[in-house]
Amino acid sequence: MVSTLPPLSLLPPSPSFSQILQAHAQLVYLGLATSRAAIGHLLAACAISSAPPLSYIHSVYRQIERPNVFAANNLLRCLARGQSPRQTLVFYSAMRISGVPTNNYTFPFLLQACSREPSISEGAQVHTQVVKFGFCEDLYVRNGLISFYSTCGLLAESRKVFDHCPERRDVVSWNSMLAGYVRSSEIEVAEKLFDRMPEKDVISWSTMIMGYVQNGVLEKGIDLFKEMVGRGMAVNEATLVTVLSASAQLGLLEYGSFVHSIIKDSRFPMTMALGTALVDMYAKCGRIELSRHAFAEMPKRDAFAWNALICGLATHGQGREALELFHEFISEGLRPTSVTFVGVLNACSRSGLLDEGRHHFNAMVKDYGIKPEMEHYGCMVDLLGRAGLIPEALELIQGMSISPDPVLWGTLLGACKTYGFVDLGILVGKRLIELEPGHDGHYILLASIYAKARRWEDVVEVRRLMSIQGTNKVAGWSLIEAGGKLHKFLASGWAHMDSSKIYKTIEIIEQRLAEAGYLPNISPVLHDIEDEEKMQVIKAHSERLAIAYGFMVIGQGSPIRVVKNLRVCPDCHDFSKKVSKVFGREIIVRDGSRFHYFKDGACSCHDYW
DNA sequence: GTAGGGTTAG
Repeated sequence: MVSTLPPLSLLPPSPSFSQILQAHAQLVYLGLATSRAAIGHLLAACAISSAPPLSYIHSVYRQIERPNVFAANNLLRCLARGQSPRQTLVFYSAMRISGVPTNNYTFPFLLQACSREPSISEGAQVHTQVVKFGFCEDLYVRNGLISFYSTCGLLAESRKVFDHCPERRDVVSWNSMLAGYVRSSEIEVAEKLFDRMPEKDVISWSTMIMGYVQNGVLEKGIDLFKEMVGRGMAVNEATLVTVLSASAQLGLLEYGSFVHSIIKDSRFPMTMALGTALVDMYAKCGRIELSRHAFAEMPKRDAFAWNALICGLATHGQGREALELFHEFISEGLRPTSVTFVGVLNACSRSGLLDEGRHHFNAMVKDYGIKPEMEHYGCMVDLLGRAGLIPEALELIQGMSISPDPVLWGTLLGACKTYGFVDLGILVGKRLIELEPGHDGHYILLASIYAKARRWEDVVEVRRLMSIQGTNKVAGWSLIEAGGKLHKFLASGWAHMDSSKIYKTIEIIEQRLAEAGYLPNISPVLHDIEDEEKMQVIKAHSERLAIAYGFMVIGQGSPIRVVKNLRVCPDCHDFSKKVSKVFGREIIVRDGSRFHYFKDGACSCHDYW
């Protein structure tokens, strides 16, 4: 039996393709298959659904004999949201030629297409059309323009439209302007605009939070989220995803878990973006088993989700598991992306799986047609370098289709140092210093190569050069989460309110280590500093401050979790191993590139990092 | 029937 109700009104807010087909069948049955209004509504349903293929949408439209602007606008809307937004403008020209008029609804879709493409010249042409047809005063059209210029980074243009007539603004105008500043990393301007907003909705808040997080001001992002929740505002998926990403980047396990509990308590639907953000958060916070669990709980998984877990396993040194997962991913019939291979190759290099790494690198190019990017070369150079195959690594670099970046040379240099390729190491080190003369790390690496060759005069010379040239030394920091708070330490810092206690604790720890027969190691790199002074410098590395603080505030049964921005230095690595042995305490350090699990005097990285 | 925010990477 066929319903006597108008069929399209039965469609849910976001209809599936099969629901649309059913509605279409009903239209045919009712003899409405060529009705401009009915087909227009069917196209509107297609526009808010994600599934219908464009070929279907075009075929529906073609059934209308003399299309009106309503039907045409809805086709534009479908095209603007589709895979190839450029088609929107192609259709717009055709529609103008065939005599279909435009109205105020037409332009927002055209501008959306130009933002998504993105195409500055075409968007500017649309702007002239807007002027020509006299829609400059329409709020939706104006917002479309603001958003278009904002996404293309043309903030001055965007601002012109925004400022033009202030009484014709609503929260969307403000949000689009805000998003423009955020996207262009003008975070202070964005902050000011946010404070001035007459009305803020969920999107205003999440845009600002996202702005902080994407520009690396992570703590502010978390704080603003706290304020948002504290004000009793409803959060949405985008806010949760963003704040999980901030927790992940900072390694805030407690906070990330708290956000997870909000999701569970509010019975938020587990979407792919949220699930992926959870997988990533647990992996980056050192809980790979919870990451796996979050992955398993996802009702559906796309390549992003798989990539997050593969990459997570790789940073945890679980290379075999990552490869197993990759094979599962392939057998599910999904297409790997270039990021998938970053994870796979990284897994191989972290676990020393030489043949597998070579195999997957070749397969990536041959079987999947993915061009190697800097990251892939980085993994390969690391993999070959670790195996001591320095000549092969060098050959790979020399055969690259893109010009190698400093990080790549740095990886090679690290391998030269480990395997005593002194001459090549010196060449590469000098090259690196030429490329980035302001980067202190390069001088330190070159000095360490000279030190290895016992060329002390050269060590002194490089350090002298560094003191003249080196400027942009990245300040090392370590952080630890305790009592719902974030504690950040800088090397030799005294900013923390418990600093004197922390330095005392370090001394007590050192003393216990000495009693157990451990003498502190000092790297030869610091050769030109007096022994006593060296000891002071190393003692105050941010990582030790964090570990000492961990001893003070983290319960005996729990591991001490530290997140740091730079790589672990050999002295601190050694220190952490000894502490884990003498105090029977697990220490988990996430450094700039991987995890170190210190337990019983050993580290999960097997001392190669 | 219109516009704005989100996840993966050495």
